Amino acid sequence: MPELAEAEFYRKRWDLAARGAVVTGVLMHDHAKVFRGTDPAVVRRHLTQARFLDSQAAAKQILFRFSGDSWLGVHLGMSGELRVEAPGYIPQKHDHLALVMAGHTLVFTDPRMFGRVQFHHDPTAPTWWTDIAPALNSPAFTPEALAAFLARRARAPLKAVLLMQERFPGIGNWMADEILWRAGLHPKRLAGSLSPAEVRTLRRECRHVARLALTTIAGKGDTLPPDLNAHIPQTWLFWHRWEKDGRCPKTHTPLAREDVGGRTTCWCPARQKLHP
DNA sequence: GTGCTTGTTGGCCA
DNA sequence: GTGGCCAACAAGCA
Repeated sequence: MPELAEAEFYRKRWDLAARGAVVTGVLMHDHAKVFRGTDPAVVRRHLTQARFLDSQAAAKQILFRFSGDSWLGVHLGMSGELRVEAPGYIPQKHDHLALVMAGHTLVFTDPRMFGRVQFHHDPTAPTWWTDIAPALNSPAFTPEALAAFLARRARAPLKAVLLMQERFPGIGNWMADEILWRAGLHPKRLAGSLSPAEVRTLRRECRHVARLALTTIAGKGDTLPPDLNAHIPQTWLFWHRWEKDGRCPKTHTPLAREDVGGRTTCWCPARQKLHP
């Protein structure tokens, strides 16, 4: 599942297993909704006999580059996963795309089909990739840019604002809650109500959580944890946010859970005050 | 059966 | 035109 760090985890899983390998067969569920806007026949034609050159992850998206100017984009949606199976693997009901290679079969699976596969055949990168907002840890995520964005969304709750991909690429429901929890900001605070010091805190925690999530979930260098959440410490809100009677790892007081910005939101009332 | 779920989009309304 | 809210999409799980 699919926020910033999970996209990187799955990118590495395919990349470490098969970068440099040649695709000998492409198996697709041609009519699956994940191919909306993409012609499966074109994907099949260009990827067959193409070599997997390299890959990148940005926001919640993954880009795989193949020889012959082919670009394969994957958005994992709500329930998408990338797996590595044996060469003779037979795709199952929810395995919408499988790239067969000599040593492995790379599988994209997604039961709910909120995910998406995109394809581009051209020497230059596709706009659906280049248009992704600059990363939270890039120089472009300046205090001024953040303040301006909060001002423009002044009437929206912080939680809803953090989910806006145009400024917070890769932040999803649990990362947004993790950021606000660390920053000590109530998810229902209106974006326009923050003091300059609170804006600085929010920016710091956005960058901190993004960086920490990447190394914790997707590993450093060429290492990859055995499971998605294998290395997430108990000190994160992550493990407690869905628990019945969950408690804050910092204060050990009961957590609150409520719909904010249309999503189930978890916070610690003891340290995230609506009226500070 | 009910009521959730790590996401995005288009339509409606102010 | 802009911003905010919400239903819809689909399948599985408790």
